Amino acid sequence: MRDGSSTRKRLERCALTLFVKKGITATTIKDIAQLANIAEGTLYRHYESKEELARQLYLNAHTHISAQVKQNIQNCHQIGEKIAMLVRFFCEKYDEDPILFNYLLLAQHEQIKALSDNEISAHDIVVSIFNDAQRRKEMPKRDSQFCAVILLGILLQAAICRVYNRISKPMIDDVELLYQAIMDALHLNE
Amino acid sequence: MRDGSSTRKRLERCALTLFVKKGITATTIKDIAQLANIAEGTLYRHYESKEELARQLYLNAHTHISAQVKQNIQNCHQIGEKIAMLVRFFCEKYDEDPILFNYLLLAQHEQIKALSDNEISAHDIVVSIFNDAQRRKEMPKRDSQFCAVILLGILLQAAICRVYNRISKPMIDDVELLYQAIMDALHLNE
Amino acid sequence: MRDGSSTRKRLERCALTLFVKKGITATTIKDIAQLANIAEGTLYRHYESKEELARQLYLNAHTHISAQVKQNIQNCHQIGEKIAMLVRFFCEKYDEDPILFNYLLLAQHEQIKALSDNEISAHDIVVSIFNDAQRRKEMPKRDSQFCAVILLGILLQAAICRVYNRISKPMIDDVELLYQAIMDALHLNE
Amino acid sequence: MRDGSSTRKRLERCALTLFVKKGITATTIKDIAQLANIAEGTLYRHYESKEELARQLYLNAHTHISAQVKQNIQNCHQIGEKIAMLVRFFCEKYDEDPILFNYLLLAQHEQIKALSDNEISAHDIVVSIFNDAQRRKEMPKRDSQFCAVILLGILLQAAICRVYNRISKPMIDDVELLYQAIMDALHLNE
DNA sequence: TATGAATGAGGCTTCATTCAT
DNA sequence: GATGAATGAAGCCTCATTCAT
Repeated sequence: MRDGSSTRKRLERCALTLFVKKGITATTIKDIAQLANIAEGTLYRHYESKEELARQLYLNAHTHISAQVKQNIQNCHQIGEKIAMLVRFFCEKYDEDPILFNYLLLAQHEQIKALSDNEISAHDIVVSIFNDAQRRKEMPKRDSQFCAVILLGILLQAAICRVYNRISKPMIDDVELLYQAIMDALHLNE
Repeated sequence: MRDGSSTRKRLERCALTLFVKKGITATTIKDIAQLANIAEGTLYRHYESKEELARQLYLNAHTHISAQVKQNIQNCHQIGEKIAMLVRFFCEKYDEDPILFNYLLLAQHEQIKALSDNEISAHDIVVSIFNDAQRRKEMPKRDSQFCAVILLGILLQAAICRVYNRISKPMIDDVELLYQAIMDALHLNE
Repeated sequence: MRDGSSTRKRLERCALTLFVKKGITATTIKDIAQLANIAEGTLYRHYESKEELARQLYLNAHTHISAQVKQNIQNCHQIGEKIAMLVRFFCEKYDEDPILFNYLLLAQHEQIKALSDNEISAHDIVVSIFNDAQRRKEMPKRDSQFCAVILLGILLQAAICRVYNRISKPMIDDVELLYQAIMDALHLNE
Repeated sequence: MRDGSSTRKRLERCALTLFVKKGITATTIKDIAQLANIAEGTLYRHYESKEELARQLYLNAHTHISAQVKQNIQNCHQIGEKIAMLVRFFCEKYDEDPILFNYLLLAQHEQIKALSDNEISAHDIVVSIFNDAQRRKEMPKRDSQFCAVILLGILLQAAICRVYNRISKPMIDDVELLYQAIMDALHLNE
């Protein structure tokens, strides 16, 4: 039982690594099996297909992180706080497991048949936060889509530069700078 | 039919469209041939392989746009002007041919063996603009990588929202808002 | 008219050269067209197909040489003379046009649908010469197949060594040695 | 079915048969798979490519036979003995597995990228035997290339006549005749 | 005649998946 | 659960041949 579970963990980790490095389509079962040191057939003991494996990895991470964001947002009562939380949370999560985070970021570019159907994207979550804040008069009326573009654009680009090794220091080192830049761009400083 | 240039144009356009829609790896020769209404073998009269076609499409667009940016940057003498030009140029180019632009944005996520070797990325160009401006005292000292993250993050995210149909109005409609947001985030307003 | 004829000659010569160097199957129309500096379609003005071109090249040479052998054999009245003639003729023809000769030698290994049907092979010709000689009591009874093996084996191997550049001097330089070796092997020296 | 060795054997045998019958280039993967009663993809579990399969078949046989020749030559102390051994060995090996032997003979005419690099050809081996014998004064000075032409020409032609069904009796039936013919042609009879 | 772009059948190869062990 | 040989559909690509110019 411990064996099976460790095989599965290894399998998932190796698949994740390869998916991020080469893309899902370009990663073969053989690639995964070799890296994880298992037989090709073994993957099918744990997942119905490669596609299913990719989806599960996506959904697990997405669900987990979404839940945490929703949880944390409860404790924030103003738009400034919420943004501060989002920025910090994003940085911490990225540093905690950059590979997993990159997978979340990049998976959408491949046709994972999950998000599009029934998942709420990061963009939608952020849009609704800004809508909320405007309804509650915590900030002046602005195009929420546009606000989300600024918030996510800055955070995602900071992450993507790390994916491609243009920046090597941890995200958390820039947490203050990122927060300030976003707040300035949104005119949300006192 | 005498010269293959019209076939080639159609081929390139259809390939581009599919590459953007499904990704390079997931697009098959058959897909391209059917959409372009040519035989599968015809592709190979124009390009050595699918990979080569993808690379050429990338390099052509990249080279063309890079050159224009460098050209335009000559006529700008201050960092503010340069950013204004970049934002406007980005918006115009996007609206002019969103598919081609999306290809440039997304192609890097697939392993195109081009950029890595000898191409200068958008990120590098922007970084050098900020370095320049700081050397010339046009702006206070800041981390140029970070400045590039802000500039590109906002622009790219604005484009990506359009790729995924979250925003439908033209980029040019937001040109002023985008410029202001970037300038504010960078503290570059007098 | 002179143009067409020269195009055809060039086409045939280039095809021959490539057929010998790479084999018929492995030689493409493109290869031939490039070497002959003609368009791919031009080949079909002169020959119905690549196979037909290969066959014609074979038959022309074969018919021509067979006829000459038959002609020459008329003037020889004893087996020794005939063998001397064959050896000398073989050497001269080889040196005259090694490429064409190699083609005759090697073409049989590819499935040219010609020889098998209605052509008389070199082997058969030589066998009938020995049968003839035995009927006329010019030599003692021996297995004519075996005699042909000796005669052709030695001559062909001498040629093949030149095909593969193991021997570079002209065949004619060895004409006496070859003749003597064959006569000795056949016990035909007085 | 547990280990693929029986599949592999069948695959190799069928490939060999077809390569000899139709040539390597003209034999398709489909041909091989159908004859061996396997799926086309199965070939690639055992060999990287058709070319690689052809090469391995060649090298295996070549290496094996070369080694045996070198072994046997040790026990022969005079040129006459050596030739007798070579002739007998050649005949026995041919009769033992005509298809494999034919493959060795004919494979060189197709561009197998093996021999050229690092293999010693039959011709070279025979040449060195004659050089040796002359150095040891076992025979008078002669052109060793020429001696090899005689020895190999006769043996190969005897084999080739069997490839093309001109002669049907076993090689071994002619072993004495072949030996005598070669010795006579070389003037090596006491 | 000559051209060369276009064709499409068919070749080689990959790879997700199955299944006997 | 684990293995890895076998499968076969589907992908990429080649190339003899055609045809409009």
